[in-house]
Amino acid sequence: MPEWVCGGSKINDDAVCSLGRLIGDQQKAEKRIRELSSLVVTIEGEDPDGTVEVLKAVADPCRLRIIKLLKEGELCVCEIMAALDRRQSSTSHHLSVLKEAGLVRERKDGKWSYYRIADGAVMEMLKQAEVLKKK
Amino acid sequence: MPEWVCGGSKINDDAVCSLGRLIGDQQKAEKRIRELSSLVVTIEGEDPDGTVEVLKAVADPCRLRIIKLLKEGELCVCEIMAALDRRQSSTSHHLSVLKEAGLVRERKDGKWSYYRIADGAVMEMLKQAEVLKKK
DNA sequence: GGTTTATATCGATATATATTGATACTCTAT
DNA sequence: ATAGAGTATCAATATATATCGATATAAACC
Repeated sequence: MPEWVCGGSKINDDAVCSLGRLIGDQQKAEKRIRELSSLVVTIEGEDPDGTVEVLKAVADPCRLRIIKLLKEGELCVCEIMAALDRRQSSTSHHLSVLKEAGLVRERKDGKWSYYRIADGAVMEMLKQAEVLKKK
Repeated sequence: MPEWVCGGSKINDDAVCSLGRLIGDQQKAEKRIRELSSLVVTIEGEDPDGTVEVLKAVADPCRLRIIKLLKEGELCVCEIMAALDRRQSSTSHHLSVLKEAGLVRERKDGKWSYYRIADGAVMEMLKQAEVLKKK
């Protein structure tokens, strides 16, 4: 028979209950969940959504290709557009996402805009992603 | 007056034309675009979409939090669910995305499933993303 | 000035993906 | 076997985002 009543409405309560059965001790289960919750508080303090913005920026087929193109050096919008065979508005949109996320920098020269990779960490990040790719 | 006719329908042709005006030499512009196109061919050979899958897996608020939780060590689904206050089906979905992408590994023990980070490269990748975060 | 050109932005649509509730699967214990 | 529990999967919906065409902005040239 069930040792402890689990009538809570919150998701947490269900989990405490499950964990109680797993560990065989509800007290310890509650303590464990409290620890995890405070760990989440710590994580929240580290601005995870800022990190998500950076990751989302490269986590797109088109934008990843742009970054890989820029490895060679600065390119103007029309070059990127041609290389990827994407329309101008689409290319421009992707570049602005990358710029917003701080992955690339823009340099204006007259009518032309040139883009380049903002920081070495960008390629380092990709290197790690590629390590994970095929495992 | 325009030195070269640009009536092509492909995106590439427009770009060659623009670039020709920028460089002041259409021949060189065509060569440049050809070089970039072959660079793209090289990039395609590197399985960029595999890399995108890895990046997409972490580029989500919920999944990033899961990874950060797992930094402490192995957790079972009910613990993750409680910590993030997400429903079971949602939590399970995110874990399967992370597993598919090779970022976490699963260990089954009876009814329980435990997840852990698959490779040190995961945290290294995040570290680089965090470097880029606030610039 | 007006025109052309390079890029950015906008509104509409299409596509992808997160979430939810329900159901299925699987293990354990009775 | 049957029931209960932990997890996975499914179908429907909601939300986010990529793409497209059109337009706006801004610079260069006549």
